[in-house]
Amino acid sequence: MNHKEKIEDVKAQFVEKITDNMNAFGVSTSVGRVLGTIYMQREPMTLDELSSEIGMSKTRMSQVVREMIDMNIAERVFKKGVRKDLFQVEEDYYETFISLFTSTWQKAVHRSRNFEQRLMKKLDDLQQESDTSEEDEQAINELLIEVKKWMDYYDWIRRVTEFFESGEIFKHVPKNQGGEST
Amino acid sequence: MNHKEKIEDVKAQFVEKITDNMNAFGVSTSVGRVLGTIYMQREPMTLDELSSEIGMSKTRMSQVVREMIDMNIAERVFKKGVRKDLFQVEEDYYETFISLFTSTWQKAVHRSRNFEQRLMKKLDDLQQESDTSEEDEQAINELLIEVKKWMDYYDWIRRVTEFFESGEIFKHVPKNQGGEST
DNA sequence: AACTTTATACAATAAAAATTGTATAGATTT
DNA sequence: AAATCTATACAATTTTTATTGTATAAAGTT
Repeated sequence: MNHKEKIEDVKAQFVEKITDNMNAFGVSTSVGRVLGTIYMQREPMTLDELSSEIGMSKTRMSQVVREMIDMNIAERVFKKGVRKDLFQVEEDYYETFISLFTSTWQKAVHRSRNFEQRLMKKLDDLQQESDTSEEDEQAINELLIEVKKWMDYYDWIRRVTEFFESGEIFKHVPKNQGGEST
Repeated sequence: MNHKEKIEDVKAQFVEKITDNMNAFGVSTSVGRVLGTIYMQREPMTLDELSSEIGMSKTRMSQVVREMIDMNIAERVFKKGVRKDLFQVEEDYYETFISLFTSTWQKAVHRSRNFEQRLMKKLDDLQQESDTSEEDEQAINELLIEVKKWMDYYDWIRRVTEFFESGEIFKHVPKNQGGEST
């Protein structure tokens, strides 16, 4: 291997590491690879470029970037004179982490709202009914308490996402604690 | 539906909600369902009980609980006179969240260590070689900076997991902010 | 020591997710 | 408005993951 090849090899390994990082979020490998590829390129890329660079169909690239936009870790950018769509990714590791974390959980929080209301209503109705046995009564109460606990938990999650999104986290867990190492 | 059935129905929906919550962590649906089932039972359960309750093979239950133990969200418990293994889950939603969060990321941190060292060495070697062009030289430097940034980022992740694991997070995002709601 | 009971290894199957190729609609250019 | 280029919808395929059934080893019981 000559120098150029070795350098390319290191870059490729970096992309794979970024992919692994994304996997920890439960995101598919291809999403990670696209993010890593654009990140390493340091320039927005088109679907065709991604397709040839990664060796995957353009169709798939289209699907992947849309997933990414949905997760808040990529965006379409405009460049004068370029007709193809250009896609850029966040350059800051921390921001990417936070975007993924918050978008995942905020979606879950949203889904939880419907659930909570629906269940709460069911339990209230159930409690109104007259001919409930002592035993059932108690089961209902336990479930009501459980729903309440669940709601508190999800509200906590919501506040945790805000804690990250607002940058508050960095006041307590600062970015570079160790300073420059060798 | 009579009362008992309605109550069972609410419980089942709760289990499904817990499953959805687990999905947000990128864990499989079955893991979520097992956790939800044991949680709702409020008692440790055996593989056979899980199997019949969830309607899945005992083999699969065995696989799932081992995954869960690996992720730190379940444990084997001993009960005098009971030969079958009993599995219990954490009863505190917050603790479960933290266990999943930290175990996922601490594994990633661990994998990253090898990567960092390997890449750092490669780049150092490459830099030693004599006949590098100006251009290559610069590419290598950029990559060295990148590895450094990566290491800082992963150290941050490690510290974030500690921030959660130690309970420090609750000082800044307390458990029940709203107090009792209706 | 023979007999049960239990958990899991392993291979086979089923189900789900990722990926591709073709077709098409919506732009842009000529 | 015809021709060209682009992204994506959709169906088909491949690959991966989840799930099961059978076989077996390890532990417990008689």
